Amino acid sequence: MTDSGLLTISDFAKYSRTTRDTLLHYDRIGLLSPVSRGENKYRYYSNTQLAVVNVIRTCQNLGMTLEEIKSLKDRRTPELFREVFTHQIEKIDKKIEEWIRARKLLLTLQKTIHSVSDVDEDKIAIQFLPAETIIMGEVNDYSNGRTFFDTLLSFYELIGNKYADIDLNYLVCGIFSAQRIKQRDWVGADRFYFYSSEGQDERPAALYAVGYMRGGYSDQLFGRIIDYIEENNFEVCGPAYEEYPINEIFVMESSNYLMRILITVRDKNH
Amino acid sequence: MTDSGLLTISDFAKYSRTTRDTLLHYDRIGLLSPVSRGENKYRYYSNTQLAVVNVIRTCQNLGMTLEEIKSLKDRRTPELFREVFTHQIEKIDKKIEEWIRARKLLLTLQKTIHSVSDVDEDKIAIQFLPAETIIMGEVNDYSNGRTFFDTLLSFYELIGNKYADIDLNYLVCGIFSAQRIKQRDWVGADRFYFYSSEGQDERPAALYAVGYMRGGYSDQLFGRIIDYIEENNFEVCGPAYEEYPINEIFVMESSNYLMRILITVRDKNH
DNA sequence: GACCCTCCCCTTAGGGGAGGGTC
DNA sequence: GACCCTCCCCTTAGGGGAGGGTC
Repeated sequence: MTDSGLLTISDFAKYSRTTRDTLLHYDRIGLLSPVSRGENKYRYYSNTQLAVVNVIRTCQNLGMTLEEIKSLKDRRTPELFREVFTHQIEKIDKKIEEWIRARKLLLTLQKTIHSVSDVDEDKIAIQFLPAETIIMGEVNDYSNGRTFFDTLLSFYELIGNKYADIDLNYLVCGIFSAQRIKQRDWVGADRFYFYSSEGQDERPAALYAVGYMRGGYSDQLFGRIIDYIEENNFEVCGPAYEEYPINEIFVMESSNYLMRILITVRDKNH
Repeated sequence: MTDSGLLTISDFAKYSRTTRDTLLHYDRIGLLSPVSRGENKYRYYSNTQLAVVNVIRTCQNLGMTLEEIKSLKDRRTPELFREVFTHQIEKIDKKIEEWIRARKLLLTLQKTIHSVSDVDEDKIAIQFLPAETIIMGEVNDYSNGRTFFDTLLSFYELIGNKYADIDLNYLVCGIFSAQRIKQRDWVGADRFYFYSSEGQDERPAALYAVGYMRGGYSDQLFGRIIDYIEENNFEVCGPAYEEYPINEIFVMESSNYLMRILITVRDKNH
């Protein structure tokens, strides 16, 4: 430190916990310039300028660009700061909500991966499963030659419009009615859905016949589960759910894809 | 959409809620390339690739760079994703904490600005004030010719080391002992402190003689408050606090700076 | 020897044309 | 006419030298 209480650029960087490069940049763009320059062109900063670095950093943390910060600095009054702070608090609240949502998504995905990490692919089982929150699309329209792809795109559009702030629709599943299952007609789901804690629908708590299959999609699994249901004196009594817990998102080879089908059942003797 | 269920770049952008430019960029860096190219060099994307865009966006929201995402994509397994998710959840928790802290800071600053928005600069008053949480520095060392600036820098260093994650120390205030106030010695604070809800110390709930002064620092205010205390049959019974609620952070002209002094007092007749 | 200066080039994730071909 | 292609230039907030002077 010089006798006058001024700091050289590196000392100033140290005390303000930033870098020399950053200070050079701030000087270049006129955001924070040293209070004086020596005859040797050295930059000298005052200790009161330390606070300014903190203000800049705080504003940056709040998502402002250096240009915006500069503009704020050049017009600053206590009232303006109060306004800006009010604004920023609202922005922070939104950010926090976004992070909380992202966190929920990750937990959902983790749970999904975990739940299928040790499945027995050959065994079909009857299980009571708790309810899960889902987001469900409209009933699919296959009229006028509309294909599976058309209905899928409609679903994406619906989700995009209705849940503009959900970027998470990437485990699309399909629902089939009990009637179609009984008729062994499972080409093209009645509706699409995906798991999300943001949803307003649910896959209800119920008894399900659950089966898995590794390696891409195949009708076989539906048939095998139906056979199992009949052999064990159960009967289909509600929708079936076709899911792809391990898909191209999580693995590279399609031979590792994992399909899962749930069919709502009840005991025939009841 | 083409007959084969493939999408042109603009359609694909629409359904994946991104832009053509972004997709061109992803193709350029090899992050997400179309499943096929026409003889006319047109890009054709499959509908299953829609999910990939969502994964990319989610990873980006989690703070990953496109390079990191690409690397993750090229090595992806369910186990790797579980690890990454666990990591990301921790990161999100930290982010949320940071935002909550920034929010608290803004509220503190807003409160400060508000509390002095209509002060009567000429009037001194005796007021009971509630406790406020502060972060306090060590006792200042003025020995061996150490100046005010030296002690201030020491304070900044202490805060930097002790509260590495607090970037908010920009309303530095000073404390003076009751004894020094009585001796009318108020050059160089005993200790520095600043308001922060993160602090472990406090400016206690107590009766204070409170005075304000507009326009930079001056000893006058201390003297005027002491006189007021004596005239009104109170006496100094604890530390004094010197603060600059409106400083160079909030206003451009030093004539608008606002100083505030609190002196702990009690009724002489008690 | 450690610190300071002024150029000058580089990075991420795209956005915005220009100029020319395709549905 | 609307859409597609390939260059090519631009942005934010600094980081990293090179080459030369100063404490």
